[in-house]
Amino acid sequence: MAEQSVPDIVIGRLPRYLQALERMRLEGITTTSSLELGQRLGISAAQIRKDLSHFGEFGKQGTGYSVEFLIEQLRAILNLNRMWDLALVGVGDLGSALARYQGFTNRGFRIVLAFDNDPQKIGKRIGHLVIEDSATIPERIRQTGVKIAMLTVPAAEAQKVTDCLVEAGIRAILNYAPIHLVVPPGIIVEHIDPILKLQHMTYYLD
Amino acid sequence: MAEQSVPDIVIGRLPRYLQALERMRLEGITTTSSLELGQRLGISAAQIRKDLSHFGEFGKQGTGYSVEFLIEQLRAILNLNRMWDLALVGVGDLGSALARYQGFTNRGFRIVLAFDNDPQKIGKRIGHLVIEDSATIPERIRQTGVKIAMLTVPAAEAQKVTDCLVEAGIRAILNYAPIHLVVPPGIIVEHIDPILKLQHMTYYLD
DNA sequence: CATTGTGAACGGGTTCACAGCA
DNA sequence: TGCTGTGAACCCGTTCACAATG
Repeated sequence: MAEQSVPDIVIGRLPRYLQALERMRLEGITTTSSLELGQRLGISAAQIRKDLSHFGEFGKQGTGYSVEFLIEQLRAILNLNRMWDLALVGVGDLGSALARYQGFTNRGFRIVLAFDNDPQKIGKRIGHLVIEDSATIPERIRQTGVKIAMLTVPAAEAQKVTDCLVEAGIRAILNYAPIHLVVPPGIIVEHIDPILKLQHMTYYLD
Repeated sequence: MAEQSVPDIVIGRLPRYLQALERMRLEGITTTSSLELGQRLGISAAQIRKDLSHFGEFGKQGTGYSVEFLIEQLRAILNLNRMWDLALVGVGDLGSALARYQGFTNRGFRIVLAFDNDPQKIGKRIGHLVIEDSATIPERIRQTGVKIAMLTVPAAEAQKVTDCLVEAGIRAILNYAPIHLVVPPGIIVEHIDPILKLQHMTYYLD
């Protein structure tokens, strides 16, 4: 099965498969099936088999999948067999929490740059990082070659900072600002806004 | 057009419409069209019109939509014409950041309860809240009648705490733990995991 | 015999295109 | 003329069902 343009929605599920499989490995499970994996994730077995079939044949009929092998395959597909450097832009409460978060490292990511435009914060330490002036974003991003940014600035600044990041060579942005970002084709944006999810849920409550 | 079972995916877009409209209002825009709104959100005009048509006829042909009126309609549909109380479970770095976050109030939410099981933290203040013992979740949730919880505990505890919350009467959970939660039918779970989104993006990078 | 991989059938969400109307 | 609301057409992702196989 060729890899020609796998639907994005399929790609989006692979990290969840990977997460569940790594949990299984932790529990000492060495072999699993599409059924078992699906039950853990609330996804149908057929869906999982179909998704995986876009990339190859990873299972054995009658047996299922080797947890270890499937983890390796998914990590390769998702380009996770390396450490990805992140830039953190905006060190308010949320940015600080992300900077201190311990969970990035063993899932393939580490923050190597932190920016803020508040003179009070510039030069201060946050974890092992030194907060740098947002004005230096262009040169520092270029120097370090970081490709992914996490954006935790106020909504009013988000688009301007985004333009700056893109100009500096950033290729993917995880946007925490409550605003839709406009970017050139080829730049990837994912949006995280907890309040949108809360407002989605309240529709069903009364 | 009747309101019989609107697709969930449609409901999920309404908060985004609302957000963009509130931004427009801030900018002094009083009238808009499905085209303009769509361009701001990266959504097609037809999609917006079709989505809104599930709930009524809110526009005027040739003119478009009154920003103010559409905001009111969306707020009513999403049950946002009231303040929703939230319980925060787990006051680590992320939980603390959420507790301090100023953006909830003017979008219809406020945190009224905070729990942790760390004796060091119980009794401490976080913003205007006092951190309470997780052991008291059942009685406190019942007393206060809070219906929505934000879960920011370690993955290992998440399912157990979830069972406790559901038992106590919580009807919706915003889950920050990197694990799929199993809940009874009728309980709403939304999942936020930034690393899943990062891993989604790295597929397209190299 | 359990479970995969997959073509085919299905279903439902999105887009199209246009009548209707201010 | 400009834009809405909507049935119909289209498209695409999910599910079904089964041949293949260790």
